[in-house]
Amino acid sequence: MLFEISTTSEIPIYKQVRDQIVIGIAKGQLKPDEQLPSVRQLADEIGVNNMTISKAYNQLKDEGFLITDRRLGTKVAQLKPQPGPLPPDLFFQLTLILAEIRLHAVNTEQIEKSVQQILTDFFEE
Amino acid sequence: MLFEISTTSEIPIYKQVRDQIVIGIAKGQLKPDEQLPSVRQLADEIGVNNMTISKAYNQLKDEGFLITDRRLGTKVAQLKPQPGPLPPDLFFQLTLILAEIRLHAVNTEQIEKSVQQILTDFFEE
Amino acid sequence: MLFEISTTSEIPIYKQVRDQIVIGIAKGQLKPDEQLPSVRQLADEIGVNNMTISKAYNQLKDEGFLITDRRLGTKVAQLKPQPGPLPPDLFFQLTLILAEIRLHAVNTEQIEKSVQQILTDFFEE
Amino acid sequence: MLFEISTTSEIPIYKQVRDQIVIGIAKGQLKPDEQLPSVRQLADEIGVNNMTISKAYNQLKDEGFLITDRRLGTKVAQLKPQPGPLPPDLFFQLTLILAEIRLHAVNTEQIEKSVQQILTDFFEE
DNA sequence: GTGGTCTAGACCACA
DNA sequence: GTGGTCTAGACCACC
Repeated sequence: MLFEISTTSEIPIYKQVRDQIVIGIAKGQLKPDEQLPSVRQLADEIGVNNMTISKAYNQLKDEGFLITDRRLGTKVAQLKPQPGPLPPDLFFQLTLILAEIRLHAVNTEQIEKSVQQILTDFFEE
Repeated sequence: MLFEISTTSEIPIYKQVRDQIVIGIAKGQLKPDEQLPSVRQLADEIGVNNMTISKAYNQLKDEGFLITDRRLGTKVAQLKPQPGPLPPDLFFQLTLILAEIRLHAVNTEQIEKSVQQILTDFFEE
Repeated sequence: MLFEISTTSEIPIYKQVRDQIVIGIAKGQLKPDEQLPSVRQLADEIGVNNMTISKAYNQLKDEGFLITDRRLGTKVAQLKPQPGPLPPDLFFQLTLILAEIRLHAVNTEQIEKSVQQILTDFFEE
Repeated sequence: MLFEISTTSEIPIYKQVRDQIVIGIAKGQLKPDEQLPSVRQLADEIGVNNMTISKAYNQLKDEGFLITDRRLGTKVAQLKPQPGPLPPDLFFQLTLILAEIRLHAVNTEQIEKSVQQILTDFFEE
């Protein structure tokens, strides 16, 4: 998996790494139980501080998307289906980004088309 | 329009204000040419400093969502339809949030339903 | 002479009026001794407060570009040739605007061409 | 690079700082990728508040003249050549300042000489 | 170390 | 009335 990191972006580097792993899992480029590169390895590859990668991995573990296996290092966790509706903060964030898109005068149909385009790129269960 | 601000959130207050105005416009609670409360008024109402509100308004002006009329104060701008596809950063953000939702094992149909639910809440042109 | 005023611009209205009169004189649309509309007349025409026009006229008088004639109202002053080099603040402002243009990666030739284009639009003595 | 700031001028301090950096870049005193003093450092040096410098830097970032690298601080951006003619507002500002100079009865040749003098002071690509 | 955010209160310019 | 600017000092996030 390739990472594209910008050190000049206003988005913290650790979050860029975390975000790209999230998208990688959603797209099936990273599969459950698949092993990730070690902190040092990835830090070298991207050219950032170990702490930065460590922080990204830790957040992903907290979120339940990664797990640490004593023998194998860090790997992708199994999806745990969440009962009920979307967590409120995800729902809010989705509302916000859709609102921003709407304010660029993109109409509803176009937005739905973009959403479907993105979703078809994701893995099937 | 009501504002719900958390001073303990890690999200800067000025951004919370800015986000809620964006959603307010998208939902039609704030209509083009409608006047917003003055910087001082809103700052008092929410209980924050003038500069915090000022920063939120300024960002919204930079983004083209608000306009300040020297005679009348600050009001909602007209939408300017943007030709072409979604700006890449909005598309990326949309991808990211959909990926996060997908990782909660929500299936595609449920996601599309949520999107439609949000979109029907927005104003019609 | 026509005025184009924006009440939503970040530039104060009185300055927009003042600036357009300056350009009008430079282009010869307003000639020495020519009478300007009265404060009230212009204020009505543009749709702004009398005070705003008054402030513009007063600044122009202070700068020596307009003079008040008791019988005829406000009219355009004669140019008074200034000995020596440019006043330092005008030189600085010229430097600044040329720097901004340069920073848009416009090359020297193009800038000189624009300057000549503007200058040929001005009146000849 | 030296800054000359007047705290009594009617021009906001943050704008004086911003303007001098723009001119500094145009003159080649500040070169692409060159690092600027930190917000605190410059604020101390000039004797103003951090936020004042921060505002100047932020505006320059918005304008694309500076870039903040999370690892290295703030540096001068690469020039991005803009295709096409001058942006209308820059053209208007250039017209205005030339008109003001013309109204001081400076003749066309003298103005062109000043412009060339300023331009030769700028960096060569 | 870096920049980002925020406060409480002040003064100014504009209309 | 409106928004814009500024201070002095604080705390936080990031690297």
